[in-house]
Amino acid sequence: MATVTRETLVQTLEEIALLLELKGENHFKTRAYKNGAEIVQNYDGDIVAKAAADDLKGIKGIGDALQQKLHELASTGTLVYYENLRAEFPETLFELFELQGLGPKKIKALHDALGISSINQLKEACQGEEITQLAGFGKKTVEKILTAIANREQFADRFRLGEVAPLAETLLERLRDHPKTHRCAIAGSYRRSKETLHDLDFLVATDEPATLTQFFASFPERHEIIAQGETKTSIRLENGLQCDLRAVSNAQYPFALQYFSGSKEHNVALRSLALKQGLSLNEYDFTPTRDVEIPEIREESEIYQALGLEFVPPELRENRGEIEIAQEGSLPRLIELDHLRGTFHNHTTASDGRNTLAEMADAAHDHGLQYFGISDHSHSSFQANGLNEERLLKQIEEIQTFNQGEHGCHLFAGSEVDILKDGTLDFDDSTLSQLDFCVASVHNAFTLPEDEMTKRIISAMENEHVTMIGHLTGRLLLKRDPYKVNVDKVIDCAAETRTVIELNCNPRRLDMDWRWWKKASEKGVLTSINPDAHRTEQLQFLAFGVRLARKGWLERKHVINCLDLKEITAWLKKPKSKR
DNA sequence: GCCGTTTTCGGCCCGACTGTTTTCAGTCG
Repeated sequence: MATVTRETLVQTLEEIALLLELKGENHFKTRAYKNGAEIVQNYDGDIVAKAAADDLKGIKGIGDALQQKLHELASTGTLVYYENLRAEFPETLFELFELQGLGPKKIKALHDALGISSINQLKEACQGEEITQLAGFGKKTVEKILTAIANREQFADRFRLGEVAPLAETLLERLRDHPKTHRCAIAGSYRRSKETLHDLDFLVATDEPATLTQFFASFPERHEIIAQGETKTSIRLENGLQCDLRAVSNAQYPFALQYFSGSKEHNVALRSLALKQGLSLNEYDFTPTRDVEIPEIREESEIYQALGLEFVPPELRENRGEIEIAQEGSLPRLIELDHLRGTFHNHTTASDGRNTLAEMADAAHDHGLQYFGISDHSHSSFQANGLNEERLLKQIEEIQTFNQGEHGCHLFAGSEVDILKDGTLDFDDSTLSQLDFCVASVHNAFTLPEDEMTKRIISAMENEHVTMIGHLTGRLLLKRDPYKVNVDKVIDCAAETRTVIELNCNPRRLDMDWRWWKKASEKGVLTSINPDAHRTEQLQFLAFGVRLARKGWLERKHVINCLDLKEITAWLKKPKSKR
């Protein structure tokens, strides 16, 4: 039996929804499957084990039918209902859903009338005449399909938060500077700090919406206009990123900001809460459904206030319990960038960094940091010019000498030591004991089976000298999947051994994933927000780390590099068991 | 297929934009 993961369950439900749409099923039924996929994706707990044990009762949105199907899938590895549905359509049909402008109805028409079931077949058909004979397929539609095919070949579908941010802020500034703009923001998943994005949702308050949508559509970075109307415009930038603009009145702005920040699931929950209080909430205003007073709203926070909630920071709006906790008034006071006092896990020219130790220290000082941890690679990472014992000991001396000077930023001597395939470390204990701290990371043998990889990491955590685990799952966003490791077990071990789990804030990593931090912090696990900087500019990654830490419900007290120099020095000197 | 302060049936979010079918269906968010 193939291993069933959360992803298996999610994808199966999503595919069932698509297949039902193709069959023209009742769309409330298809929505129930999509909704089920979302719930499984976001469930806070071992949903696969629960499904296997047929223990899914009481999860809202998962009724009898989905419970039974998830149980069958998790316990046997297959789902007969799904296999039967799947057999009705060719495999390649699914790729048609990736084309912008094609939905289930059009795909069904193409498939039923012309037997089209792949992008290649569709491309061919668009070059002939027969497709325009189909009802609903005019010349423009054919052109749009060809553009969508070309875009899919040319552009990525998702983008990393950290790589989009500079451009996003540039465009936002330009909107802000327009004389007809009252206020503006980027809403959507960017505001919620999702690690990857599909598009950017700009929002502007203005008395002249058409002026702003035209202004937006004429941005020089524009590659194409996808749609342009009075109040809504969509463009694609030269890098393939889709950007939408909504223009609303100043009075509507707080509602639109709330609405377009999402998530969809958070908004559904919020709207239903509003309805219970006699208020219908949409992207423009509150409408009373019975005789209740309409609250006056000038800012987004007042919408939450009016509904009897604490303000929910955008990062938390994923319908993972934030609404209930906001009702109790016990949301966490999330960490902020200026709480950071230092950081660990940084490289220099000694291994594969671009800047010297002194240059990195200067940059850290410029960022207002009191201390800075140097952790170059160990010798097994020969591809990264890893340090052997002799070079490491020399670097420790160099750092001690540096700290005797007047620099304004204290350096801690560390190492990013490789966790070898068998779980032993790349330096012996007597070498490690001379360091101020140690980051232990996996850099090879990524394909070990889950239990071996988990054991490997756990044995590193059991070492007294290992302060923290670096980039726990090794994922490279949109590029390389995480290696197979049982994160639940690692979290338990981290809590027990008092090993810190790093939040690596390189935008390509953002590892450990934000979805685990709430659970980890509840078990008492601490983190360190580390840029893994290989050059001075990369200290800016810290800002993304803080955004993702917020998304993981983390507070100042959960993050060791919020301690000041005196506190962290004392903390590092304590034996692990006392931390 | 799911749910219930209108509770076992009847409703489930809806507005903006596009293209095409001259009054609306499809897609998207």
